[in-house]
Amino acid sequence: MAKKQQEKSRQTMDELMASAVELFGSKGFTQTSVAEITDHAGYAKGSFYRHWDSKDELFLQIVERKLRQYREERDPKVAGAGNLEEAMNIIWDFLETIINDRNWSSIFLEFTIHSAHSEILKKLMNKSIYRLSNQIFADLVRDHVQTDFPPEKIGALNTALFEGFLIHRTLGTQVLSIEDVRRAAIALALANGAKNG
Amino acid sequence: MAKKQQEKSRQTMDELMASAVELFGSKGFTQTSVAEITDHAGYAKGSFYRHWDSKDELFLQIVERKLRQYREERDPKVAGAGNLEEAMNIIWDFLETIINDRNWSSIFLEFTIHSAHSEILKKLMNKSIYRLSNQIFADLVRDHVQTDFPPEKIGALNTALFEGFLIHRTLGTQVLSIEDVRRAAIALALANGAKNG
DNA sequence: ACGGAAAATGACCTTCGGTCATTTTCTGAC
DNA sequence: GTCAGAAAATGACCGAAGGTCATTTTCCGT
Repeated sequence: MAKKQQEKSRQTMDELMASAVELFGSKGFTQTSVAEITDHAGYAKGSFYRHWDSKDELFLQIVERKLRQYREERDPKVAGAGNLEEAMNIIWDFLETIINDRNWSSIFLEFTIHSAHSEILKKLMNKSIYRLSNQIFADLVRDHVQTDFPPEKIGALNTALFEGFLIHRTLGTQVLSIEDVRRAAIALALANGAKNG
Repeated sequence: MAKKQQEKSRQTMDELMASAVELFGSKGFTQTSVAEITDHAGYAKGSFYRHWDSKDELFLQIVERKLRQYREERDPKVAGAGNLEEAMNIIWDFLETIINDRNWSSIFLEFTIHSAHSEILKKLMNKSIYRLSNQIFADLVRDHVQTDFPPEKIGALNTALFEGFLIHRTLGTQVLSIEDVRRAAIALALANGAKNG
């Protein structure tokens, strides 16, 4: 069998990925070089490019994996929500866990803006596996929307407010707390999506 | 007099700045190299660094100038607002003009995230001359807030929603129109800052 | 034990922001 | 007009970055 070689390759990828997760998590995407990732894992720089075509590609893979983990925890909880307000609160519990996961929220943000430089990356980043996407949120709140306001827009406004808050947070602006934003986001969702809103 | 040399230096700066404004406006901050800026203006690369210490510094100067221009148009109009809703509408007229000014809003956004990598830049970017700042908006709406909700937070939530929208726009997400966001931002401000909100 | 394939290596390429010794241009005194 | 010193402009150079690739090392089936 050639299984053992595949195994080896797979393990190398895992090691490089773990190294990258650690370095990205502490220094961010741009500030972490490919050479650092490989050095830290005990490989030569060239080895990186046997497994990924670019630093971007590795990052996308990490994002995909992280978001999948997040969602596996989140979705069952949201499914139990009885109304829009409950659904929104559960979504924001989830957003808070992301914010508390080292500084990954800032790194997501950094990469999101970085991806604006490439049409290919932009398209990829609009896919829900790579984003805290409005589409995802739309699906989560859809059942609880009582007006004809599009659930997609409720999701998108929520994401916008959240990501705008990330910018404030990244810059170290102290004016808003996450509770402020949560309250605002929920108020906004209810105003648009609840009866008597 | 040594006036003529100062004049020359000033003109060189103007030419380099005009070149930079054009290139940043069409390609963004990161994608525009210093060499391109100088080449396009007919100078050598080294000349750039006689006038600015870094590409960042030039960009800050451009931002400062642009924001000053915007504000000169905006502030007199907002001063005439009779209530919170009118003030918010005038603010959003202004935000729309920024959005319609080539792709500068995206470039502001890009540089904002870029500045997260430097403590010095972060501090600078929290100054209102470099930001579509919450402080500024707070001052603009302060007189019209009828509740004890802090005007700073009204301003910050507005900025967050706006900048979150910029991210959507930069990625090419089509879900939200600027009218959607304007309506949401005004609804949010009124909910927090108007009586019976 | 051997040969082919897969994995790993690191020197090398280009690009970029930034530096600096050198050259060119300007100005004011004589 | 000339000349010296100052200011402006130059471009070769540096180090770090992402990415490439010919070469070497390791692995595996025969």
